[in-house]
Amino acid sequence: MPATIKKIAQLSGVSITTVSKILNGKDHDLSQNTISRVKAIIEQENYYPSILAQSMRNAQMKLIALMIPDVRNPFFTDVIRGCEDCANKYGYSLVFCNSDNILEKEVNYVRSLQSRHIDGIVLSGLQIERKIKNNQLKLNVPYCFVTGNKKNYINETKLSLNNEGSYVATQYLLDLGHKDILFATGPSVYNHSQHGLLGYQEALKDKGIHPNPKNSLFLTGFTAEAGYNELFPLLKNTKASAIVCGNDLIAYGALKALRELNISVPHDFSVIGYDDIDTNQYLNPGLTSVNPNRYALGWDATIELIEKIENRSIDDYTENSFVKLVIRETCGVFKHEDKN
Amino acid sequence: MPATIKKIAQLSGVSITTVSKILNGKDHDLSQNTISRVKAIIEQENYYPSILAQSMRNAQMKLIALMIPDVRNPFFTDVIRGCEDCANKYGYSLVFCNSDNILEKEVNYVRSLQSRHIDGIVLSGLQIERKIKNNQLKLNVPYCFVTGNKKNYINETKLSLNNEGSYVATQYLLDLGHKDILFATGPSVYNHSQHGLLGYQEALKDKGIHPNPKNSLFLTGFTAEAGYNELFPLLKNTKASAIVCGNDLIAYGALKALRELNISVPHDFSVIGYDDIDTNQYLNPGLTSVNPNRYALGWDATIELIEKIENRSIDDYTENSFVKLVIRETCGVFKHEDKN
DNA sequence: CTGAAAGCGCTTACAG
DNA sequence: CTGAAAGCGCTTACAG
Repeated sequence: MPATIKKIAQLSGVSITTVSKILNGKDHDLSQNTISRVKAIIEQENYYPSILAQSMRNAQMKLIALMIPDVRNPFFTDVIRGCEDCANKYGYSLVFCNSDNILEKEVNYVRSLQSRHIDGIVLSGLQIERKIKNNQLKLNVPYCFVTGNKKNYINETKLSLNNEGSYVATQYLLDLGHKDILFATGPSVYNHSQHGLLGYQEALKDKGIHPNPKNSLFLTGFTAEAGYNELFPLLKNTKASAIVCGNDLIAYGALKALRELNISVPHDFSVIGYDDIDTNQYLNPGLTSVNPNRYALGWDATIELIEKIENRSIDDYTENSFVKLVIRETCGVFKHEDKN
Repeated sequence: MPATIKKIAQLSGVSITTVSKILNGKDHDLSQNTISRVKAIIEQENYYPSILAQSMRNAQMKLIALMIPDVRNPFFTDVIRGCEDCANKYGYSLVFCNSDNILEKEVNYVRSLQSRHIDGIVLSGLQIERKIKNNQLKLNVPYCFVTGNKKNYINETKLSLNNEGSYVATQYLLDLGHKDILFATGPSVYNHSQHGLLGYQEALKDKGIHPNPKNSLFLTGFTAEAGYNELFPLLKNTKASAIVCGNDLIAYGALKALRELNISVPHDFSVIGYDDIDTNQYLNPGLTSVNPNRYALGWDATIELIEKIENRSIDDYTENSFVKLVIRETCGVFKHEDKN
C-alpha cells in the first residue's frame, strides 16, 4: 500500500489541504517552514499522488490511446514511437490498441477507452477512421488521425502524404523512362489507397500518359502475403516494366514473386515501395521507397490531439511537410530492347 | 459528459445502490420489474460505468503495462500482440512504454505507472529486469518477464529459450559440416546475450570442439547497424565459415557486410539468425533463423502476470515449450576447398 | 498562514 | 425488495 495524502498530512501535522497545495505548487501563501517540513515527509515516505484520485476530480486522466490495425505492420512502429515520445513529453501515458481492422473491435475499444476516461485517441488506418471522415460516426472524445491531419494535408491540390508519395514515386519511374507502370495498393476502402491511386494517375497525366485502368490494383491487404499472392499472376504476364506499390510490404511480396519468375530487378523490372521501413536497406537489392517520416507522423498527430485536449496551441510540430524519395537499387532505367 | 450512475438512478426512480447492483449482476434480490426498467434506461442513455471511479473503490485498474526497449525492434511486435490480445481477453488494457534501455527512463516509468495504479507490468529486455533478477531492485507491483518466466525455463540444464535457440542454431551449422563458427550477439549485460553464448558454446563442446574465445562477440546493440558496422572488419579477415547471430537484425547487418565483401551466402559463408522476424522470408537469400514463437512469449508472460495480479491459477498458456529452426537459404554445407 | 467540508462516480456493509 | 451513508484519494472554494 503506497502512502496517501492523508498519511503525509498526519505525519507532517498539517491538513491534507496544505499537503495538496504543496503538491500542486500552490504554496505561495504557506510558510517556508511548513513547506519544507511537508516536502521532507513526502520524500521520506516516497509518496506520489494517485493519478486516479486526481483524475476523479479533474476529469483528466493524462491518458491517450493509440489505435491501429496491427503492430506487426512495420509502418506503425515508428509512428508508435513518435506518438509515445510526444505523449510522454506532455505527461500522458499511451494505451495501445490493435484492432485488426475489425470494425466491431474498434467500436468496443472506443467504448472501453471512454469508460477509462481516456483524454483522447490517435487513430490510424482504421475502419472507424473512414466512418468518422464520412460523418457516419461521431466520437465524443477528442481524437486525431495519423494520416490526414492538418499537418499532412499539404495543400488544396495534394490530398495527403499518400497522394504526394505515389506521385513522387511514379514521377521517378517516368523520369527513368518507364511508360507502362503498374500500381498496387491495399483495399480500396482506405483513403490511403484512394489517394495513392490518384497520385499515381496524376503523375501519369502530367507526363501526357493516359492511365490504363487495368494497370492499377487494389489488393486485399497492405501485406507482403497479399503482394506476393495477388501480384504473382499479374506479374507473370505483364507488359509493364515497373510497379509502384502502396507500401513496402506489398513491394516485398512483389519482389519475391519477381524472383521466382526469374524477372531480374532492376534490370528487367523496377519496383518502388512506400513507407521506407527499416529493413529496406537490408534487402538484396535494396528497396527504393518513399519515406513519409513515420516518426514525425506519430508525433504531429499527437501534438494535434493534445492541442485539442488541452484546448490550447502547442507549437511543437516537426518540420514534416514533405515526402522523401529514398533511392536504392530496385529501380533502373527503362531498356526498350528488354521488352517485346 | 457521459451519463453517471446518479443520472440513471434519477431517471429510473431508484437509488444508485440499486443501479450499482444491477450493473454488477448482484441483482438476485431485486424485482424483475426494477431490473428491466433500469436496464432499459441504461441502454437508452448509452451509459457505461467509469472504470476510474470503480477503481477508486476496488483498487483495481484493469491496466497492465508493457515495457520494452523499443518497438522498432521487430522482435517485439509479435510479443506486443500476444500481450495485448491476452490482456484484452481478461479485461485489461495495455499501457505501452519504450525505455530505450535507459535505466533512468525505466525507473521513471515504473513510478509513473504506480501512480496510475497499474495492476502489473510485463517487462522485456530492460536494464531494470537485470537489476530485479540480481536482487538489486524490488518492484512493489506485480510483474513478469517475457523471457525467463516459468514457461521459458525449459529445465535445469537449459537456461532459457535464448540458450536453447543458439544451441539449436549452432548444432545445425555443425551438422552441415562447419567447424569454425562465429557467434555475435548484443551487449553482454543482457541475460539473453549470456544465455545465447552459453548455448553456442555447449553445442560446440557437445561436438568435441573447444570454443575459441576470439570467435564470440558482444556487439553494442541488437541492431542491424551494430551488426553491419561491428561485424564488417571481423568478417573481412575471418577464417570462419559461418556465424550464429543473437538476433535477426544482427544477421541482417552481417549479410549486408558479406554482400559488400563479395562473400557469397550460403556458398562461401553461412548465416543464421534468431527470432525469425517476419521479413526474413523476403530477404534474398531468405534468412535461416530460430523461431521462439514471439506471440506466445508475450501471451504466456501476460497470463503469468494476470495469475499474480488476480492471485489465482489461469490455465491458459500456449503450448510453447520449444524453439523451432526455420530453414531458408543462408546456410549451406561446409565446402572444405572454399576455405583454408 | 491554515484547515473543514463538499464533491468527483462509484461499491458495499448494513438497516429497514 | 430497496436505499441511506461511508469511504476510496484527491482538489478547491471558502472561511477564519
